Amino acid sequence: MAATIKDVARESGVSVCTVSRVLNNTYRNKVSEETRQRVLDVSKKLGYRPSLIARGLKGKTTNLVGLVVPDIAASFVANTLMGIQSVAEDYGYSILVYATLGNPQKDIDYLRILQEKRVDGILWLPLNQPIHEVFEEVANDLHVLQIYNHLEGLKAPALLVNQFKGGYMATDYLIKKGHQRIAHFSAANVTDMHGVQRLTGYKEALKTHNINPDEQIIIETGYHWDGGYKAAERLLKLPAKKRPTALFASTDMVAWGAIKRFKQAGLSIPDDIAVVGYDDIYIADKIDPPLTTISQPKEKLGQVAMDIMLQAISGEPMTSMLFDPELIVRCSS
Amino acid sequence: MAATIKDVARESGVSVCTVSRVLNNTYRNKVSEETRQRVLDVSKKLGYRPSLIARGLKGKTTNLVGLVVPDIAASFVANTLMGIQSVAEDYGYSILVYATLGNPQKDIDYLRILQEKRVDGILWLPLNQPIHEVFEEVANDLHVLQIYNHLEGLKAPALLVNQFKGGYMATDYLIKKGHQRIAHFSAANVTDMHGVQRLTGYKEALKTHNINPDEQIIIETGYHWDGGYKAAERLLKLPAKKRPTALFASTDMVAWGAIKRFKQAGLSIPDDIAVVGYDDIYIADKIDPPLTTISQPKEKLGQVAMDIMLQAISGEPMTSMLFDPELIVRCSS
DNA sequence: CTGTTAGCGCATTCAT
DNA sequence: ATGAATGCGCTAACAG
Repeated sequence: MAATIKDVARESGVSVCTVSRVLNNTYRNKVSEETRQRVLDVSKKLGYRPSLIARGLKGKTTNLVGLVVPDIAASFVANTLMGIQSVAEDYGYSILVYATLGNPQKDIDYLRILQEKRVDGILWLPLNQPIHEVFEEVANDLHVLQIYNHLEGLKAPALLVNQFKGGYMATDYLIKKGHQRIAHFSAANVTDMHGVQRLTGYKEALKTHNINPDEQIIIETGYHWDGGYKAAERLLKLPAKKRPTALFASTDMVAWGAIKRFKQAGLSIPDDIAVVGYDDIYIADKIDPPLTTISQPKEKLGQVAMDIMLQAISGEPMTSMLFDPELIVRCSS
Repeated sequence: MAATIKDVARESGVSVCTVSRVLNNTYRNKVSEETRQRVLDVSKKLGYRPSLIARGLKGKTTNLVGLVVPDIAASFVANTLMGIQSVAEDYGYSILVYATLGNPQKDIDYLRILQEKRVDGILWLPLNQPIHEVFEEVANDLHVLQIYNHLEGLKAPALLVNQFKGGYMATDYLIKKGHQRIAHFSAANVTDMHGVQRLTGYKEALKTHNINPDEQIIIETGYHWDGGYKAAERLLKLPAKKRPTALFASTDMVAWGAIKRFKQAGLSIPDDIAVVGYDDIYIADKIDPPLTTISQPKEKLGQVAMDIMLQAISGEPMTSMLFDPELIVRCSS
């Protein structure tokens, strides 16, 4: 189908080798200008494109990096991917994307496939699931960098955002604003450790300021809007003196759901109850009131991840890294 | 680094060929059970993984499909990618993802690279930009399927969603609700034809019902929240009798911005002014009031796109297709 | 300045 | 039932 280097060689009456030299500019000026031009012309005429896969077979690297994540449509993942892409591009690298939908079997499958594809490295957003053996095998073969999460007991580098600190910052900020009763809507399920880390940060901040956490206003809500809405309802049923004056939600969506419910109950935000979210989703500033939240360096993390991967590929060791989240103060607090 | 088929062969004292047979189950039962087991064991012990790139070089297909889009973080793109991924996976295909950020030069670069990677096909979301020559060359070499948009004059199949119809449906719905003065916030820029098609649908619906479009309430706003907010302000300055009773916005975000401004002016939605958006972004039902909007089959389109691509790869011709959008009625209208 | 040769990892005739 | 030989497209020593 596609023209090969042989076709070009035959058509221009030179050897395959000369064609390769011309096209790759190896041994510059070691090919006569005349031959050079002829090869170039024929190559263009035939629409010749070198096969990167043949090159990959020959050489040591495929210029491919795999990305394995639970869900591409999760906005922070998409943003991270954009970051990865932007630096990958500069170095002639391409990204192979896989979504596991939280199914650990797929993590295994994809890691395997990527290995077979001979990618130069894998960026992996693991959930807290038992696939250590496979991982070890794969990581033994190529560079694997964990992002956002890391599996306990895996001696593999990870690029993380300090979720504990995020939880701490949000809570500490509210306390310093004068709040003493601060509720927390958590998403502390077992497969994603972020929620429990944020929760831990929350408790630590309370402790630092000598406030006893009250389990009555720490509610498991999951990640979604509805969870926040319903949990807010529970808060509203509390006797007045038990009611919190502030809320730290584990997710912007949860915060939003809660805000909605609070407003329906006639409460005003932030006067009656202050709210801080987490994630800085792209519509956080459009919520009414604009949401104070914790922001993670999404694109940045993607860029750095790819940078580190590139370095690893060129032989340097990979380093783990811990990013700090950032408090974005808006009007909801 | 990684073990090759040779290593396995040597280690298990058989020929490369036999290993290949065992691992691929070719000529079933033509290999003695004993040899078979030995090969399998050694293979596992060495952690052998066949190189798909060698296989790709040998064979005719690489099991790779490229995806070129302006922006992965755009939510409808991410959803489409999920659809693509889900079927690709079932057929052992992998997706190479590229974002052009609207830069036509990158469309060219990526198309080229993908060609060199010898992908089996490309799913391409083109903007309305002049890269026809390159496209023709690439498409001559492998399957290219346009999605969401199609370039004028390109004899290449496309999977589209009927934007005209979406605009028509939204407007027609509002008219049937009794509205006579319906504003439109458009995003009719030249690189993305969706906006103009929606606008055209809007005008056509008006015409069908014998309503003259009033350019005064057709405002170019772009895609973003701010555009809607500001345009709403212009509407509010209109003398009362000139003011529209309904708005069809080219984007949910624009609709949301407008709603915000209307509410600030003390108007109630939908009583004072009904609003219909476009896209059905995932938070459309969380807006206050929940937004009536036009929904596109995002994941579905991705799935079908990949299906068609797979068919094309297996030799059948590709067919264009036009999906219908759907009106989702919520409370804002 | 240019061509010959070999080899990357694998699947596939064709022999044995 | 198994092995030797070949070729996929390309690059890189090595010759000439």
